[in-house]
Amino acid sequence: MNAKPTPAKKAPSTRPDGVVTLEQVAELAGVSPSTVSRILNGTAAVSQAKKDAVQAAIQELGFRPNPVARGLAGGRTLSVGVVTQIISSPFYGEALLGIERELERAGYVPLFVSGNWHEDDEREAIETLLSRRVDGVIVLAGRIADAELTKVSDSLPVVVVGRQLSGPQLFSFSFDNRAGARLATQHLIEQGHRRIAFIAGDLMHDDAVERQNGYLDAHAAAGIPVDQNLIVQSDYTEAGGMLSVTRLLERDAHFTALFASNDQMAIGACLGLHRRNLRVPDDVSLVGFDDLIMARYSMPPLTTVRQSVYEIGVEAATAMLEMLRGGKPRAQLPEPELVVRESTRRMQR
Amino acid sequence: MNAKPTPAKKAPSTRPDGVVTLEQVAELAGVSPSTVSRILNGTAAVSQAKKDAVQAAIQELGFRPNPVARGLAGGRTLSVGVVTQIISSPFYGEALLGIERELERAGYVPLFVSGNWHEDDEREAIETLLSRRVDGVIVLAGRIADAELTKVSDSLPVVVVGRQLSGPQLFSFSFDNRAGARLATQHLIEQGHRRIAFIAGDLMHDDAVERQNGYLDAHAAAGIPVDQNLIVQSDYTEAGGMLSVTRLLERDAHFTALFASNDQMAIGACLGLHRRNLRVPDDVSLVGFDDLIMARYSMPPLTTVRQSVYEIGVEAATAMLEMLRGGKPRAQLPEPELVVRESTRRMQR
DNA sequence: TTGTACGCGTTATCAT
DNA sequence: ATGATAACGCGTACAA
Repeated sequence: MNAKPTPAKKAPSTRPDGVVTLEQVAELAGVSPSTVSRILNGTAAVSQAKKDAVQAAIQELGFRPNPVARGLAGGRTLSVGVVTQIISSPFYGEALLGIERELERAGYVPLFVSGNWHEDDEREAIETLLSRRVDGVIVLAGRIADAELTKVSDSLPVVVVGRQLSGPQLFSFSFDNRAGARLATQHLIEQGHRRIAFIAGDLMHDDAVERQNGYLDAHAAAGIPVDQNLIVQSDYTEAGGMLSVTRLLERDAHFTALFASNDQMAIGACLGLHRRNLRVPDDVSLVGFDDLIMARYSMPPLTTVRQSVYEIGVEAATAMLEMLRGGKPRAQLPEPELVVRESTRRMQR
Repeated sequence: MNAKPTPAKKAPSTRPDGVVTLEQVAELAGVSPSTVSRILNGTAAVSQAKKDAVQAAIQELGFRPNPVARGLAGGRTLSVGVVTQIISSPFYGEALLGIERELERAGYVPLFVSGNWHEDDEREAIETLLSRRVDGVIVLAGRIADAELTKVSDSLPVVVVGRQLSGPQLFSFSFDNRAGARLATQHLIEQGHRRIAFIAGDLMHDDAVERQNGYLDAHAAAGIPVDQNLIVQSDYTEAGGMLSVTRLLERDAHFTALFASNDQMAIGACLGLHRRNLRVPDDVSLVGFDDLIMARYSMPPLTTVRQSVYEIGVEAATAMLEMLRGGKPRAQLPEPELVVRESTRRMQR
């Protein structure tokens, strides 16, 4: 596909295909290729005269450096891998957007691969990224063992969102899920609710555990005993939320409020309640978590805990760029915040 | 970053870093690098004995070919670029998932870049992809001129979703938006509705135009005149749908049904109606388009036109793979289908 | 400050 | 069928 039929010795002045190489730029500018490279990368000081000549040549030829060649030669691909769980999820979607936007500003490109909530897939995803020689890896939650991530960080900067890990090339940060869940639960308690059902996420994940802890915290602080019958575990999906309502009702666990630990489950739960002729918020107050766009447009608009997923994506990317630059990243995440909409109301008696 | 301090002449038996190269595999298997390459790519016939030896060596060393080097040498990167509009959109999210899954099966990796509904961004996105030497480009809708896409297809296979284009290396297919919209409108007409409002998408895009045409078609077929006052143009977002309701109401355009040309706008419209104390479906029947997951969980569950966005993604990827293989792709898209849920009802009088 | 020469890991061409 | 060898486009240690 390459290697032209006629192995011309030396004459890259113009090529049959439209590809413009650094070498051509050098030739046109009357300098050596290395000089062009230096100017491109700011690797060393170059006289202004040559700088101008090269810039002019680049313009004239419309030269664009080839990242593939750069990757081979320099060991950098200007790409960072992102391990997400399901690219189609509204939650991850927003995070990915933040990552993409932020990376772009620095000339980096994200490589998204899905872990599908499956440890093996995740491992495979990371393998793919490594073999693609990404310059760094951002991991969003996930099932893979901490130790494995740490090991990956031996050879690459790694940013992990939603865990507590650290190392020379490993940076992680979490949203304060516990505080957020506490906020949500407190709100319901303040509204007079005493029997508050809780739909947990997959407790394999820290954030799900933390949200549950926040729920428990608030009860403890208010001196309200927790009825285990009011807690069901689910999977952060709409279908899961809906199913959870059924399970709760089958248990005959009476409740006047429901805290679903993410918006998707809350939406699903809302439909589930509706099917049983329970109205939100008249019969049951409902709170979600995440403040996805859907929360604003659900019926009724959902009270939820605001966590700017987009912002989290931006922060992750920023941290990665900082590590790539050789610096120490720090994450500045906004505090959790309760957004009161119309799915909750003071308990009627 | 590379070029070791000691430019050892020839001894790649083991390297300081964990990187395993094709050369090492060759050495261990007692064959030449070319032979290993041939086995990897099936480029030429190789004796079974050597095949086995090489496979064994690959296993033992845990060798993974370097796509970057492959890209430089072979001109293929085993990656295909995908121009999407907003990666975070629930609509595009599903399509991307389909693309990813399908490409993965063939060892390809998608490179997602956002066009942000902006012609310049889109052009830039394509530039990025080209410079990254992707093997092909999939374009989802978008603003960029047909001519530009055609030009891109001179050097690369291109698959375009949502337009009618063709060329030697250019393949496009569309969902039958017009038929789908006709279906939706017919449904409302059959329910006795005569004043059906319509929220169009951005008419810069074919699919939006087609959906509007379907709406008009159905009216024509039923001999119902169309009141231009019942049509507003919007932007496929929830916020846009909500705003459209306001505009419709301000016009004093009385209507008993509303067809929003995508689910997101329908959801927004639903909230907008609610704000004005109009109930769905009691006061206004509502139909969406796309059948995103949110349609199933909205309140009330939304009647909509099913178009499997995931499936579209899969089809696009399949077509791309076929072109990459040198074949002629064909798209087999399912017919539009109306999914009747609970947001529509026979008009009461 | 600048140029030369080599290497990055693989594929493809040309002999054998 | 198999092995040398030369690219692919760029970065960089080294020499100048």
